[in-house]
Amino acid sequence: MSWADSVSVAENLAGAPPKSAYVPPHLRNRPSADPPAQASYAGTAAFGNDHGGYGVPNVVGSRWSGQRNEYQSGFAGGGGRGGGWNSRSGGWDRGRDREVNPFKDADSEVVGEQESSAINFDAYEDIPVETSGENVPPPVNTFSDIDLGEAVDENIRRCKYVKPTPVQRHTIPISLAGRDLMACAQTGSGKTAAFCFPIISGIMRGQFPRPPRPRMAFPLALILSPTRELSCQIHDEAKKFSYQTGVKVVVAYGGAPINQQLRELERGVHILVATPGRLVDLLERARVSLQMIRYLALDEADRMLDMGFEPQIRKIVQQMDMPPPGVRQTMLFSATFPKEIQRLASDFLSNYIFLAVGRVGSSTDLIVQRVEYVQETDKRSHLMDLLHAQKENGVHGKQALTLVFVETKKGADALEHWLCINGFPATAIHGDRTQQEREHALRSFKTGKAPILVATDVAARGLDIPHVAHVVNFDLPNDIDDYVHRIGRTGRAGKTGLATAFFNENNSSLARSLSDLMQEANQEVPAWLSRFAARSSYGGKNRRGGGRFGGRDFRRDSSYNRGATTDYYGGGANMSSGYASGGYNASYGAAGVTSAWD
DNA sequence: AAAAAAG
Repeated sequence: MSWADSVSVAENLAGAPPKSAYVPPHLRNRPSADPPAQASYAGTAAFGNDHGGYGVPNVVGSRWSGQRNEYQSGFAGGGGRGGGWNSRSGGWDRGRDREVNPFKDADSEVVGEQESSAINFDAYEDIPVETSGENVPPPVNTFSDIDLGEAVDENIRRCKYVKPTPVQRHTIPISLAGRDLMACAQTGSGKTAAFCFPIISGIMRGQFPRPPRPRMAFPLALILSPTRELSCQIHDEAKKFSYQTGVKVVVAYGGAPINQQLRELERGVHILVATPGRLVDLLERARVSLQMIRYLALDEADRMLDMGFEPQIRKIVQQMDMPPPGVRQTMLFSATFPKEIQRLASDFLSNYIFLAVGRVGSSTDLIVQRVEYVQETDKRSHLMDLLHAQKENGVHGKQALTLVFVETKKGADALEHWLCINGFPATAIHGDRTQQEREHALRSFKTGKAPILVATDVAARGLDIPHVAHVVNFDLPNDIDDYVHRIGRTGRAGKTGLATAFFNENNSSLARSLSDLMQEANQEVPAWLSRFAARSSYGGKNRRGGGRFGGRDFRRDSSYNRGATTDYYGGGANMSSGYASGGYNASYGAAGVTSAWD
């Protein structure tokens, strides 16, 4: 029995309240006399007075704020639905009302040791971090430096998180201070926890008015992500972080029956994790209202704001009933953040802090990148060679998990089929497959049943698949940022990984940015690639500045911040880890607490 | 031009 299991058994024996006495969720597992803070809902007044433009804000505030009932207990007890411990079928119908313990890892048959979630912290030690913005709260060094509350602390222990990762060290204090944030940080570096912990803790501590309408869900926090699988993954993690806190997390995404999601929503939700399409659907059906949103997080924010998604995101964030920036707290995350996207994103933010955490692998070479010149017609046999070699080098002749990216959905189907008939157990994932097929593919890959996964860009971002040893860019993407996201599927949690790219004339537009990127990451750049790069060097569009980071604060650009050209760090930038901190100049008066790395 | 996201 694992440690987590024994904990859960002990809790089930000792920790659960007696079934006869109802205990509101936010009071469970707390010392009995713990009067909720008198904080009340200061934001409510501001809603109506300062931002009269949206919705029916004061209805919420004035009608409910005087009542003893707060939001959370209203959910579980008074709502009349989904009720407390005894509301259903005589009270011993567990499963429903008893919270499933998310720590008895359902995926424990995954290839490899129990260590799968452990993070190699040594790999993070010398990662550079850069912040800019006014009055940046200083980072913390340990979880005990931050007061997230006992229940969340307990979940941190259950997750076996020993110390915060760089992105957590910086993000958590910023978020607890109520500040908006734009953060460049690779997923797999603990980003989800970085925004979930403060949200959960904030919801537990705050007092919120009761939801005004029974059949409509009024989440307090919204987390948006660009793919269904990523939303699921965030949901699973958030469930762990909120275990036994009374904070309810619900996920909503397309391709799955909506009815079950509707039922979940009706039973109450504090944190809603969703993909944009399904959320818009729910909003149009008036089954979800955003008027009580206090926290908004966009994961893979640069994708969420690119051409395909932007209208939907604007609709959700700006054209429904969500409180405006300054009233809600907004946090944007991505491994890459192009300037144009930053400009768009700043519409959603208020006096935000920009945070850039250096790429994992930039200094420690966690991901070995190789580029090989392969003609279109030779790609398949070349891939075959790689897979054969890999199998022979592997332990017990087992195929290491290999993720193969292709450009098109058709191409994914074709390559999967070809690999299978040639004796390689492969599966494929892309947006034309049913959600069932997608989830099945991901599962057989994770468990090693099909150790080769052929994927389109649906799998490029955010997915945390432990033990991916090799990412093959069978077809290179056109955008270097997509390349960065793809290779980020390996070398995760501080482990090493290999990324191989097949390059030919069709990719010449990427030559320059690819060779620059590899150079920055101390990778060996083949001479022929440098020649390609030199030939097509006029392309400014695909070039990126910033070196070790996925982006830098566009507010520090002279074109944005005129007059600041002589003061490069005029935005109040702080460099840590000993990089170039000489330029630091607090032009915002109190701007900036130097964020010392160690 | 392709991919994702609603049904």
